[in-house]
Amino acid sequence: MSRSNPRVLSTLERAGGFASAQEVYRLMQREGESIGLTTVYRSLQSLVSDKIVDVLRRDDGEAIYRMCGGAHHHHLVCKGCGDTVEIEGGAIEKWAKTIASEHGFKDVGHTAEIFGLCPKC
Amino acid sequence: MSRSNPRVLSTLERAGGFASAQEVYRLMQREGESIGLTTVYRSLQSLVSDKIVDVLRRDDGEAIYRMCGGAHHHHLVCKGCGDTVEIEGGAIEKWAKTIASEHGFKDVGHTAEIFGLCPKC
DNA sequence: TCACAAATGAAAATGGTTTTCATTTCCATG
DNA sequence: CATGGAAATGAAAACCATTTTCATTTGTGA
Repeated sequence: MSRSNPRVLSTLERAGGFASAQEVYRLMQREGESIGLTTVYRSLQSLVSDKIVDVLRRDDGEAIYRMCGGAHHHHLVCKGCGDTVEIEGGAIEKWAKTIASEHGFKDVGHTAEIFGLCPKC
Repeated sequence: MSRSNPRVLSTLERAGGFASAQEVYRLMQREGESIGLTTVYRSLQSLVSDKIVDVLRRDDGEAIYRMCGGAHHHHLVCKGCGDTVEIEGGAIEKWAKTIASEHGFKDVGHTAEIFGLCPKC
């Protein structure tokens, strides 16, 4: 197992808590930090599985990492500019639980995302 | 420029209007259609820019294409055996619409998937 | 100091997607 | 019918983010 390199988290914070692995890597290089791309990826993965950061996808498929508040939430994503808003998913939680138990499923989780065009786009 | 190959659209329809380029390609091959992967990608891109299909991303970054407009459904997926059940998403539709309009978003779509362990697993 | 686990990173592998380019298919015109 | 150019096609190569491999370094407890 590998633990997160703290400089990665601090760089992500400094980047506004919103950057791709490649961007974090380039940023650290530009600042003279000695680190390998592999370590950046591993640290980000570890931060994700520890729920310290959230991962989502740009339109081109590149993963972007973002510091997030603790509670489980969903995203409203703009198809135009990629802007995202964290949203509550109360209704979804109930829906998922209901449907799952109707079909006898246990140990249930879910994903949900809403996308559209934001007012600016 | 290239126009969409109609067999690509028809295959996407047959797939339930929800598949990746690779899946459409494999499906067409399995059905004996002679087509290249390049053409599948080009056709899907063209369908997207014509707003006939929508594109979004799986968690692993793979692009999935979906017919917009046609009735869509969601999936209940077993983490154990991969079995999937198609489900209605009435509650979700409303939730997505409400949340989106609260934030001034237009042209709204959504994804949602429930996963868990089916009775057999 | 010694030994062993964890961390690191360079390089190679992976895999979806895009680009290149030579070839084939269409189709309007003479 | 030609025939000439535009559009479509697809095999192979290029691309690029991400993951894996593996040899090396670092840290730590005995």
